[in-house]
Amino acid sequence: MGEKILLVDDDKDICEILAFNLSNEGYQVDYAYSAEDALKKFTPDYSLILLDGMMGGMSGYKMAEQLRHNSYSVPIIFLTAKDTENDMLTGFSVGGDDYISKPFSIKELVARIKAILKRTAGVKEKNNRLVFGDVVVDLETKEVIAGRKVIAFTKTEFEILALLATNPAKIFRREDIIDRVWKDALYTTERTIDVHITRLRKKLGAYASIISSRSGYGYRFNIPE
Amino acid sequence: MGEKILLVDDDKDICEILAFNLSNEGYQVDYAYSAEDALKKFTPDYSLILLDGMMGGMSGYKMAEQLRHNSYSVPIIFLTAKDTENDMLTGFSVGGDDYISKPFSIKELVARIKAILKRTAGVKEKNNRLVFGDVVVDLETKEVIAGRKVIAFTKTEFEILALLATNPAKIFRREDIIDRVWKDALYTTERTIDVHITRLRKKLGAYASIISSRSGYGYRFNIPE
DNA sequence: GCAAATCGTAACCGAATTGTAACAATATTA
DNA sequence: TAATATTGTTACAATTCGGTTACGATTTGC
Repeated sequence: MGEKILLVDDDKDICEILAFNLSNEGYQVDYAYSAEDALKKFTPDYSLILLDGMMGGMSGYKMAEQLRHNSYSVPIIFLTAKDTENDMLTGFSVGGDDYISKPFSIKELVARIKAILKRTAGVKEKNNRLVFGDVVVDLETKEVIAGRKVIAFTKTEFEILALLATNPAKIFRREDIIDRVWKDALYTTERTIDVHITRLRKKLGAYASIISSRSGYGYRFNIPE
Repeated sequence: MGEKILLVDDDKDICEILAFNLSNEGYQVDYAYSAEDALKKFTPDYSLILLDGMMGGMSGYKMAEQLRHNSYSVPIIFLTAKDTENDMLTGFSVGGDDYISKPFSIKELVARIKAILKRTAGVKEKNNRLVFGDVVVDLETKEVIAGRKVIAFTKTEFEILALLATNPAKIFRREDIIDRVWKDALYTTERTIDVHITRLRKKLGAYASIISSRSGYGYRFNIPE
């Protein structure tokens, strides 16, 4: 259930070696041998892209530019044979997050991957998606995806979950939740929240524990792991 | 006024050169010549720390460890003269975000700083957190972390502890504690406080001594060390 | 307009939390 | 050191709190 990584390099040997090693680290790795192919394969649930800067056809830099242009903020680490300062600066200027020149050690690569994933876990993306491991709260489409499956929440349910998720770990008093979800209204019992939480948890199934209660205080959204 | 960067290096020349260049890039740069000094200067509103790994006195790695241990998540870029894989892995393993070996180009450094700040923008450190060495009292999540572990306090327990911790070393009479924790209430025996203190200490385990009593006066929160 | 989905509330139960009393241990004072 | 005051601990009963179910009201979609 590790995070998904998309590996893009026209050198098939490198793809296989990296795929093997990263799988051993617990990542779920898919790969593409060209930028064109990678763009087709890419979906927003990838946590990271390992990208060769120089490839036949569309370059990795071009591909990164395109992704950013489409407002995808998926982290990108450039892997490249060239080691000139200009190449590196190109990598960062098209929105790359890191730049490693070949040959590099697997250990270094893994360390850098971890460092970046640590930062991007649970961070709000440009396209209004809150990502917490297997649980994705999309504020735009008002959808929640938990373990690949879309969960059909009703409006109030979603509003409550979204409120909690935008401030993970913070404890919301029932009072606060009522104020912010029922903006207008005034006479809603605090018990009402409990009921909605129950319904949320039921629909969340195996992920129910992502919402926990603190006796005397209220409810909170737990950052997984 | 750009983001605040804390620069830590025992080489004064490097400090000045970097400070000059980063200021030109629009950052607000403060610097320290030792880890000890840096820990004193650090406040949660710094957006980034540039940290020399090897320094006289406490090492940069040790300092990073300490910050993370106190649950500060400020991004850290290690700058270091050594270029061995082990050093780099140490840097990442203590919670570093990037690792650059000297000599490096200012342009590369700036590119890496920007890449990291892009990721961490808007995830500013929460400031309603009281840190006392190994003991962290988080007023937002109502959690206490003592030596890496989260302690599950009940509401009244937490309220008492938080009250004491917001005025460390100050002695609170039982009467005061009752007034401020039981805002409304009226008939609570002073013995009740004792019982709650006992429960607090039991849960604090090895850190129980952080709360001490002054016979005849009341209780206080001790600043460790 | 009708049927289905959604919502809010009341009522219940079990579990967690809480306050108190009784007593033991420790500190303070003379 | 003895007498006294203060603090620590335990057990238990009262209370509060959270989860759940059921049900009527309201909204939504067709």
